[in-house]
Amino acid sequence: MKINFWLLDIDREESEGKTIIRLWGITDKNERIVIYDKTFQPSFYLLIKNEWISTFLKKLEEEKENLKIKEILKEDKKFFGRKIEALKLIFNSFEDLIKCSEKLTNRIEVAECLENDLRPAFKYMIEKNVIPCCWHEVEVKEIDKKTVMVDKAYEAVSSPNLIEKKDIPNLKILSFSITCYSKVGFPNPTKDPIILISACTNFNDKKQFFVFNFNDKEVINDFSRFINEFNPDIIVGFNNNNFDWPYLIERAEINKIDLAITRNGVKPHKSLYGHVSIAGRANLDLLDFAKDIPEIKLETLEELAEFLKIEEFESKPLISNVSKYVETEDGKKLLIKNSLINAELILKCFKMLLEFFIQLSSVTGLPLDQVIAAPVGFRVDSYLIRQAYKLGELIPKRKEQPYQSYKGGMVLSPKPGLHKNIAVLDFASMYPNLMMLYNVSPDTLVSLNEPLNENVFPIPEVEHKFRKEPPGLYKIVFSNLLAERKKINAQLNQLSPESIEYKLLKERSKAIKIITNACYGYAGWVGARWYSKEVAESAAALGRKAIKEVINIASEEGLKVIYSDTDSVFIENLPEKIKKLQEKTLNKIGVEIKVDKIYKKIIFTEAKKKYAGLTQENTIDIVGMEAVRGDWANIAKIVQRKILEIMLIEEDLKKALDYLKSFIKKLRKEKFDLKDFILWKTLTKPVNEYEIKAPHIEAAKKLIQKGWRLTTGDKIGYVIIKGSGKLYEKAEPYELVNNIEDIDVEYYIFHQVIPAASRVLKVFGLSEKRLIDLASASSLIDFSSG
DNA sequence: GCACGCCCAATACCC
DNA sequence: ACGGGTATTGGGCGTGCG
Repeated sequence: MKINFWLLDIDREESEGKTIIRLWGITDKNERIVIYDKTFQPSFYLLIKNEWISTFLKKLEEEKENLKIKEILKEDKKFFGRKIEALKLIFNSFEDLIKCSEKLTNRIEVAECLENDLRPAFKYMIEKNVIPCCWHEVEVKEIDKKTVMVDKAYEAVSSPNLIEKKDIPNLKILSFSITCYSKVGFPNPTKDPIILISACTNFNDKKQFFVFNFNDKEVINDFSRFINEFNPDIIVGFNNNNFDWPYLIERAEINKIDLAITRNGVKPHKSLYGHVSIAGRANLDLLDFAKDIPEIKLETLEELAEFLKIEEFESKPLISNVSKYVETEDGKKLLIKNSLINAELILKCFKMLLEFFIQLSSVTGLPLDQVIAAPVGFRVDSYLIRQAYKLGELIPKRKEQPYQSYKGGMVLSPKPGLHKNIAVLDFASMYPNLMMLYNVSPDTLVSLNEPLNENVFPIPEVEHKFRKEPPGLYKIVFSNLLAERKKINAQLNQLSPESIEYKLLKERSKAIKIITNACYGYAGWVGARWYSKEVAESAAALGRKAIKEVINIASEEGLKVIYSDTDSVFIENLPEKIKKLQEKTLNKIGVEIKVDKIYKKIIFTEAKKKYAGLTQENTIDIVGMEAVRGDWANIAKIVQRKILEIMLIEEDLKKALDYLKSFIKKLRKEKFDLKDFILWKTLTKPVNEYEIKAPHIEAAKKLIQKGWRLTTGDKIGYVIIKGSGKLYEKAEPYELVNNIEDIDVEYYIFHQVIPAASRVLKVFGLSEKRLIDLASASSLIDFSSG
């Protein structure tokens, strides 16, 4: 029989010396299914050194049985664009493959083992062109599903075929959040129980499991039972990969509970990219997504909801100490309520992101749960592997290699001051376009000692050259990516923006853009399979040449350049001249430069990468300045924003100064909220590895002492409290501050508010020293009069 | 003894 | 665990001054 299914998850099992691929999906009849594909043959490639090439095959045939090789084939492949003959070794199981490749890797006849580093489920998808989050048709026969939590189980008769069906099945989604109890500090799963779990589903369930007698056995059991009853396709949480699941798993172990919530009836396990994998379902962590969004600074669920513009979500009070709340009935009620708000909010956020996640998965070819957890570099890796395979290329290995830096984009010093009517022009996808034009790719790179001729592109400034033909991997990949986006944009014009097709295509376009823009950085990343310093360096050099050319053309046209950064120029908004500049640029460079934005007014300081502009819609863009930085106190950001607003709209210096003065006065007099003073900094390594003393590190140490478990990537929120000595001695984690009176307001005035205000005001001739004098004087006046 | 300049580590941002 | 370019802060240290 034939069935159509949408691929949700894929993994493998080893059974009787054979690797069997398991495809977990949903059919067009809305059934949850698993398909076992026993037709997959694990394989890897051997490249033989030239001198052994004629004799090695025979030798290997003799050892075939011993090495558990099922079959040996000669194949014509390509490796970095060069035609090459490779031996394909085929096995029954992946285990056999690994053992054999380990034995052969160091043989003198062997130049290289390839593709033995690709995981079977992944290799299967590549070979069979099976794509996650897409529909496939497959010939199957039904088998006993045993205890597997699906509607039906099948064995594949032949391999699945991708079909042109674009919709998404009716997925069952479960969101959840756990609350743990600890008497002091951060909960520790070896001793502190889970007291509360909330779960919501897109079928309108709102379930809560709790006990306040600190025996969490029942809570975990009930939750686990509920998961299996509802049988979700997707489980989603916030920080569930690093908190909820590890905690649940450890508590389950301590309570001797079998946390059998995967579709094949075992417990979740840590997988690739450090995420928690739940076989047959997709376990997703919204924190992974939040970390990819630069606008999201603190990486909290609330911030994510705000970013997604989720309206009227109930805000909950800051609960820093659960133990206090369990003491009273009201406290318990509040905990229960908050927990549900969390689970609901997670579900709401997820519903807005589902289509994007699905497209990211199908574009990159990584399973849904993996793609969300995977760093950008591995998403690109996966995409390139698929494309390279289609071209008959062998997949290079990730190699340990030394890091080499190279020269990047060009940044011009801005002309400080307030400018009016300024246009911002930038190249559309500069690096991808230049790399396509000059066929910049690892497989087209010409070696240094080869002479320059008409068949190669020389790259300015750097010594590299690239063959004009045939198109290299990056050129092919970029052409495909740009072509597909173009096609999508055309399709979008034909669709109603309210339709699901529109939403899906829009999100696909976004996913493609992300991959396109990541490729240049990927090429310069030592961890990349297709790493090439020469490629990245050449792209950067071409970029510098292109933008320099634009600047030249601007001066030819008599357009004053105010500022430029990498692929953009800020110039006077003179439409006729700009049009000319665009034409000349396209002619000379071959890449289009577009008017991205027009500012009615724009303020530049002396510094690069910092400015604030008044848009035509009368909104204010702030770039790089303190007001958009996560590591400045709210009070400083508020003041800077307001002063920018006054100077951009009214250009009233006196008003700005008066505002500053009154704000400082208010700061000294009134009670502000603790959160307005918090300074946030990220730990970039474990606390004990820091060799220096710094405020956020000292604050982190205090938290650790109180039982917090802090790791790399955690955000430390601290405030500066009154006292003497070094700043780091006055840094206190905000969680440990009980009295707002302890805040050292004077520090904030002189080290936060004034510097932030001064950044703007000094452009208008007000020195920081004057502001400091002003604040000091007003302090004296207030002191003497009050 | 300390103000000052200088260098460095650390961090966050821009494109 | 995608790149380089850049600004900025606070710690630490040496220097020169009084």
